[in-house]
Amino acid sequence: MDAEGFLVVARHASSQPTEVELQILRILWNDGPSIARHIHDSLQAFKQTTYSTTVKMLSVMMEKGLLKRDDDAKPQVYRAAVPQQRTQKQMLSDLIDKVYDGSAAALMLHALSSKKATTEELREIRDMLDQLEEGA
Amino acid sequence: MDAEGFLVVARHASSQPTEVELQILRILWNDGPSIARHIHDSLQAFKQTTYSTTVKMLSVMMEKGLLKRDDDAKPQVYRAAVPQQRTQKQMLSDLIDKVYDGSAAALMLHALSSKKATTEELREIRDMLDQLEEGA
DNA sequence: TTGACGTGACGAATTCGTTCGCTACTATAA
DNA sequence: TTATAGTAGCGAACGAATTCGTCACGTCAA
Repeated sequence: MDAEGFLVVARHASSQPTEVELQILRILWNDGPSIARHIHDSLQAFKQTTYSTTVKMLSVMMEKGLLKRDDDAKPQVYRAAVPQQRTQKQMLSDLIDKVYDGSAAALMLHALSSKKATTEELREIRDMLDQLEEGA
Repeated sequence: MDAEGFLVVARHASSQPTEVELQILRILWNDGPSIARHIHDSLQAFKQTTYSTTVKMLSVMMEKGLLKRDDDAKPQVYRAAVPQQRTQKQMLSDLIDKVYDGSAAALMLHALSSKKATTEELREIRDMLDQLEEGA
């Protein structure tokens, strides 16, 4: 599993979505299936590129299998072909291997020490911990 | 801080270390300051490239400020110019923003549900949680 | 039908990361 | 000194991601 993980990264083939591809996926995950115009407009919050560029990226993502398209709809409708959770876990797993030498615990300690977790969220995490230790 | 963060990403300038750069940094973090030959040999575990390629990447990383070099030593000695923890946290923070919409808690839940954490590590995390909640 | 506009397909150009060939410098052995 | 091997510098080339200009195809209104 580790070996294969490295191969994927090394070959740079059909691997993780790139920066902008991820932005587009996030738009589709949040807003649901959308037409090119909507995707482009939403993207403007992060990148100032032309509509043409956005459409090109959509077609590239189609080739990569990251998106599906409904051609029957008048303005074609794009939707994510990959589920959000699976993509997130995949990218997280990559980071753990590449940056934290495979230690999820080391990553979590850093994540905990970041300013971003609220008290509310800390409780969620504690609940999750409890469930895990019960199971084990 | 957020605004600047986006700029860095958008400009693609002096941002995160790339795939191979990270491998090289890991070698230096683990083994300490090293000569080009050692770095190259260690790199062979992951990539089969020529010595020339390795040296080129070292020079690129020098330009980016990722490495320092001791020119007095006979075979020059390279060392990481960026601390491991800071780099890890930076890349983690990026992932949280890009993939988890800024929610460290969401990332934690995924990391927890991954098979990688041992009972031992779970205790560490719980301790960390305790300390955090005391502080707050 | 004709014109204007929204949509999207295609290919060229650019940038960045990566790779390597070739050259130069240094030190050591013969 | 001369040959040999290890080390580093430089520039070109290649591929992937990104960008945009341009063309083609619809639809809708006059």
